[in-house]
Amino acid sequence: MTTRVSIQFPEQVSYARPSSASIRDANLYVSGLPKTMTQKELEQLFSQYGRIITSRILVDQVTGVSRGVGFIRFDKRIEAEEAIKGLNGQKPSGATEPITVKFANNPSQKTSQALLSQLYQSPNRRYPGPLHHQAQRFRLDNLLNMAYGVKRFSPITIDGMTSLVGMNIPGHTGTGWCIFVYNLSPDSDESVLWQLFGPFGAVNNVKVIRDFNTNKCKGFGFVTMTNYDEAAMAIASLNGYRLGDRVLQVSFKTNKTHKS
DNA sequence: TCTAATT
Repeated sequence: MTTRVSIQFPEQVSYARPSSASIRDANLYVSGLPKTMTQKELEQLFSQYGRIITSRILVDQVTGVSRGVGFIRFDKRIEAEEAIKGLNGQKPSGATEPITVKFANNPSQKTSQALLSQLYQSPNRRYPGPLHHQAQRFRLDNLLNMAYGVKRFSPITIDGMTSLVGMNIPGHTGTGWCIFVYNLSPDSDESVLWQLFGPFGAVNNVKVIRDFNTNKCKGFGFVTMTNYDEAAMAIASLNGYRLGDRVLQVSFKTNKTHKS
C-alpha cells in the first residue's frame, strides 16, 4: 500500500521592506579601530551622522579580542555618506591611529567571488619544494574558512607523515611571533611563504594580503612562527633575500602606520 | 606600493 503525501508551499513566505534607493547601500565598513573600542562607543562615534540600524565589531574567534574592524548600517545612504566624509581618516578621541570608513562590500558576493577566484587560480609552480602538498592543504582550508567564516587548523602533513610541529594547540591560537614580509609579487600565494619560512622552524600560519576585489597580492604578507629563535633566524636570513626580481623586506610586525 | 580584516 502506498501513501502519497502532497505538500504545498506558499509562493511567498514573507515580504521584505520595499527596496528604496534612500535606504540601500547605507552599510559601512570601519577598520583601524582601537582594540579597546566597544560596540557602544562605536555607535556613539557614528550616531552624530544619523540613525544607526545595526552595528558590529568583529572579534577574534578564540581570544574574543576586537579585530579592530566593524560595521555600521545607517538608515539612509546620505547619512552613511556624511559619516565617511566626517570620520574617514580621522582619529577617534583617545585613539593613536586614524580609522578607515568606507562602504562595505556585499558578503555573499565576496564569498562566491573569492571561491571562484581561488578555485580557478593555477597552483604556483615557480618555487617547487617538498612543502607543496602542505600548501595545497592550507589552500583548501582557506576555501573552507571563507565558505564557513570559521578559522580552521589542521595538523601539518609532510611526506605522508603527520608532524606535531606547528600543530595548533587550543588556547594557544594567536600566540607566536608575527613576521611582516614585504615586496611579494602580485601573484604570490601562501605556498611561497610556507616554503620560505618552513625550513627555519615551526610555522603556525601564513597569510598573503590581497586586494579585496582583484584578489591580487598587495605586496605583503604575514607569517606567524611559534618560537622566537626560529623567527629571528628566519628574519635574519630572509630579510634582503632576492626572490625572482624582488628583494624581500622581512621583520617582526610592528604597529607603526606608513605615515610614521 | 612598507601592516590585513567584509557581518
